[in-house]
Amino acid sequence: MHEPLATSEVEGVPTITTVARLANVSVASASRVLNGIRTSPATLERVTAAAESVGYVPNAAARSLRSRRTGQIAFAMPDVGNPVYTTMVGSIQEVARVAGVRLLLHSTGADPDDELALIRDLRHRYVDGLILASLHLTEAHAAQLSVSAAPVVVIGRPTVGTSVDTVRAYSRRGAADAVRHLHAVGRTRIAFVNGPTHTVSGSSRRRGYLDGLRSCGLERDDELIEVAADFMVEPGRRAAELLLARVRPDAILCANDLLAVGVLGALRDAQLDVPGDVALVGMDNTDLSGLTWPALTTVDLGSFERARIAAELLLSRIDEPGREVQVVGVEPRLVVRASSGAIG
Amino acid sequence: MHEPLATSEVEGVPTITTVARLANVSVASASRVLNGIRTSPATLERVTAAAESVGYVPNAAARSLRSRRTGQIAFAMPDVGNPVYTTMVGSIQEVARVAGVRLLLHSTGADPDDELALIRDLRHRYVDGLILASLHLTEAHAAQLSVSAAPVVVIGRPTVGTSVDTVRAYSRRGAADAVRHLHAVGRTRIAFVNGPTHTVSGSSRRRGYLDGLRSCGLERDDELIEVAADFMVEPGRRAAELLLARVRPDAILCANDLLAVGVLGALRDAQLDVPGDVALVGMDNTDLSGLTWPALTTVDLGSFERARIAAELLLSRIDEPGREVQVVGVEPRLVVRASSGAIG
DNA sequence: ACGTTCTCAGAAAACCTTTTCAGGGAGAGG
DNA sequence: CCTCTCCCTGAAAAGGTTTTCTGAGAACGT
Repeated sequence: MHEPLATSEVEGVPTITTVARLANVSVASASRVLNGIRTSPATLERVTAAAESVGYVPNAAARSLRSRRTGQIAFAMPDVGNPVYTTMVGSIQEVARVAGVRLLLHSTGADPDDELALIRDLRHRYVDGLILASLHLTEAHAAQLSVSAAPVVVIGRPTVGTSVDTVRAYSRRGAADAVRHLHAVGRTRIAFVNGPTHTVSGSSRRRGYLDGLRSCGLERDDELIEVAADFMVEPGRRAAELLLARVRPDAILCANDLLAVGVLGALRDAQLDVPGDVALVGMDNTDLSGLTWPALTTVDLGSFERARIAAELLLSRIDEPGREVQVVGVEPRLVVRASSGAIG
Repeated sequence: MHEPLATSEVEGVPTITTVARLANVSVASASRVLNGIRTSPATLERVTAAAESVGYVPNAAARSLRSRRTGQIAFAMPDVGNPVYTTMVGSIQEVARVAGVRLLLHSTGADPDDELALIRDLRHRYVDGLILASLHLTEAHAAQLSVSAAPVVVIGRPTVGTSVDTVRAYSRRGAADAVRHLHAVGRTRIAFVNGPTHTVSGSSRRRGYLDGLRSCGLERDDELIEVAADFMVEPGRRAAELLLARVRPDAILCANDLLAVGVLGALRDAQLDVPGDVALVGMDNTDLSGLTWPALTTVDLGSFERARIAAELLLSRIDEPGREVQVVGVEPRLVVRASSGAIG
């Protein structure tokens, strides 16, 4: 009653076996043709035609099981909402795209345990490599990284001791440059709104700020420093309110564009003109900085560039696991817009 | 000279076989324990211990090859840089995270061919499903979707005919609401800065604008409509310049927050006060809208919510491929801030 | 005590490719 | 004519897991 169907009819998703049978060759030959390995014109023709006719598509899982390559990389960042990381995602995406590699996203919430778990999870081999943008690399990270199952490229401060490809910004230098710029346009009471100081960015930008003061011959005044609860807009606004309740600076450097946007709001509320009364400088040169009014002078720390380099480093290491470890830095660049009072 | 090492020494990455041997059970039993399938306490104990001791981690490729599940979903969007999609990424990420599913990202550049290729690529089975945020679904999409190899959930206008889970916004209604709001606060010459009209958003927001005029008893005046080259800041600025060279509206509705930011810049350049001279309303309630000055009144089209629902729909369909197709809509919500002159 | 049901474990197949290995045939060189 | 090379092909193994199927033993009911 229920005759078994001929195989050609029952065929569901075509596999390489289907193609091989149809082309009257072995699966080995089929595989070779499909992977562009030299074969005789005759079989090439036959296999191509067969594959075309059944609409064959290789199965990703089987392929990576055998070839030990997934064709995927991952990017782990603290916060999807932060425009800096969004920029990086775009940049990495672009590199991945031209390399024919897919991109996975992880958002760690800047939780070190989460980051560690991520590195450990590489042992599942679900990606060929990982780009890790971390705010704070611990000893545990270093330990875990040194035994990681797949290549990792870190975006952040290079860790001493461990040998892992790293791409860094010179945010300390960038912050110092910003202070010098403010001094050059005539400001002398230069305040600093920082983010949490236990982060890499927080501590190095703080040092840069102090460097800058020193190199301008300005006295350090801790009253002029305020630390926000986070590198975000609202904390920036609150920090500025506290700062203004205490002192009257003629310039404010912010550790980050988001903080700067918050500070800008607070200044407006306090009826202070930017840049007339207070000059303002942010950091990161995110998309936001061109959109505020007045447009924000900011230090471009090369997020886009850094991410691009990180992606390229990762791909190159995947190709050549043995190549020597690289640490590359991207130079900061001051982008002068209206908010620092140097224009118009 | 070169004795073969005992297997326990040569062992590289431990596989399930390693664990099974160590626990003195079959790989089948090991697999069962590892997947939480009921077994005797004795073997459970032994396998768990063995796995622990060698630090066993299952191989993702092998697992998905056999189980036909990748534990991955993908999100395809027109543009990583657009804050609307960034919001969606965050939202989907969150759902994926709690479901223990990994998230892949595709950026299509709003290119229909790219989107089609993406749907076709599902046949590689590298993900269990796809969320597609598309600006413009064509016939070809419908055709491709109906034969797609994995579940797809569309964020956008529901397509007639095809049966695919869809989550939509009521942007037409949202735009109309915005017009009524502007009329309610006393504006009568209400202009409209739109994005490209061949997109779903463009055409429906335009209709909503016209609906709004009609329901307020305002006459339609095509001089008051300007179409920007893209849903972005600069095109918005240019559109506003053209508009202002021609007419003098007392309110402007923008099809999008990015456009609104651009328009805001143009208004400032033209020395027009917002909201005093011109009231301004955007759409999407992106993070930007709270940051401008004055803060932007905008229509929240529920991007976060829509993406969340899309992700949940996708996961539920993956679990239960047979369940009936759902089309769900999210209600728009007017978020009144300073720019429309209804506050203060 | 015997048959029935139930629980659990192991062997083996299946998932779909890539890659190694060996062999066959053809061409070249002696 | 023989041997050596070279090119191409096919068979089969390997990659690591899940799942089905079968069987053994225990528990249970009559």
